[in-house]
Amino acid sequence: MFGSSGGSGVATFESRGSYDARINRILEVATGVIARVGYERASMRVVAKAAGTSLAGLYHYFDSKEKMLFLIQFRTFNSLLNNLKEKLHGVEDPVRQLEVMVRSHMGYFAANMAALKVCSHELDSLAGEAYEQTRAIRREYYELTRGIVERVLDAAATAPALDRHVVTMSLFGMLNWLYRWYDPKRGRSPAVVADQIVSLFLHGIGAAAAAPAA
Amino acid sequence: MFGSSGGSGVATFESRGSYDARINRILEVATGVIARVGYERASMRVVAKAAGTSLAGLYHYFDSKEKMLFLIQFRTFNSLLNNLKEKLHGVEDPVRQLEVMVRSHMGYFAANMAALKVCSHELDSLAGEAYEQTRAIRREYYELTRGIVERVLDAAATAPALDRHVVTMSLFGMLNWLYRWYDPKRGRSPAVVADQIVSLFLHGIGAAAAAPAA
DNA sequence: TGATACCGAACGAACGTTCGATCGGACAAT
DNA sequence: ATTGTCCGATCGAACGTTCGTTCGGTATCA
Repeated sequence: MFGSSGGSGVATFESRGSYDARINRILEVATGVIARVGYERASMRVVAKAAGTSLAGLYHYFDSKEKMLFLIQFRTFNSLLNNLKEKLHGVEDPVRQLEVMVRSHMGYFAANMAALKVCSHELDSLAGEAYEQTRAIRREYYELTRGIVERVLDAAATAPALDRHVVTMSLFGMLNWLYRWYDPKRGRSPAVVADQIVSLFLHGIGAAAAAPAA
Repeated sequence: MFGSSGGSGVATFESRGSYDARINRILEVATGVIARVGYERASMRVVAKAAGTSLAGLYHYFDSKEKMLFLIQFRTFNSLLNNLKEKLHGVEDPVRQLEVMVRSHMGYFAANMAALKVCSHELDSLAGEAYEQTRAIRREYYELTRGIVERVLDAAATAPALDRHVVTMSLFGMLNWLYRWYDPKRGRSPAVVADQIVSLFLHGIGAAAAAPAA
């Protein structure tokens, strides 16, 4: 689906051969532009200029602007998911799994802020087949996380019956909103923020239980 | 800043006179269109058609498309903020204030989903003066909420030192992400979801404390 | 008589996309 | 070693569409 380098033989996913190196570079630049001004405002002319290509030259690598966005999102979600699966390997305790999930997500976010912003903010900019395909990966990421949340929830003597979907989505809300306010260069390090989110999610703000008012 | 109805005398903020009634209706329709397809894709022609006006007729009410978006956001943030201030009146206990804040936000969200979606998703579509003005109201809403969070935090014997900004933004993350997944017609009622978010924020998922792995 | 509400038609700009041509290296035939 | 041929990579220029906005005009009503 991805490869087909120039030259003779096999081409790995990574930038082997000049074709893959070039398309990776263009996607990287395009990701930055889209993250900065949004998908609709990111014209192909601006992307071309930023990537050091001509306008028509872009269409040698993508059928259309939408396919370009699709590639960005698909690759990013794929990396995110595989990254999580890998780090989850061998971790059994549900609470530990949750820690791994949040830290992994946060780490990927800090290292690829533009890409994750595009993935969080530009979800509905795809349609049809492209939309369905990214949706499928997102779903997988969601199910994986939800499983962890459920196991933590089951192991805990949680007083109020929390809706698992609400809880999982609240966790994603905290994580997916990061791109709106978090700046790794200002404020705390990604690792610290990740730990704080884990702590908040597990134990809350730590308030005394509230009884109904008189 | 808003009023200036036709006719002779005063005009309240609400739809007194046919001018205010008309502009309110148009803004309402425009909000729906923008929420559905996004600001950039929402052409003035489509908004005009949906509002039962001609394209040129829209410009009798707005200087530009951007001003239209500004009005939508400014009014919505204003209502949201005033609504919260009002409901907070007379409530002293920090934990109670937090409950009021989340329930108030959730209630407003459920009653005005399109408007809040536009406010959450289209934050960067404004520029210059219009952007600064909406930013100022958002800041006020943030400060109000952060004050509550800090008071709850101070009153609690919270084990890990939580960063107040991180915690407040995580709360906003949960709330502002709602438009991505929550459907009042499916799943639990707004009141129940609000209570679950409050519970999650105050006490977390309710897990046993995790010690460092061996 | 004049202001308000509204409209059809057009303008200029920007957009995504396409087309035809050129350049340069790989490779088989001479 | 030279030639001829092909193909991937790249480009300038253009096409058709859609966009936000403007302009001149027409009803309506105080």
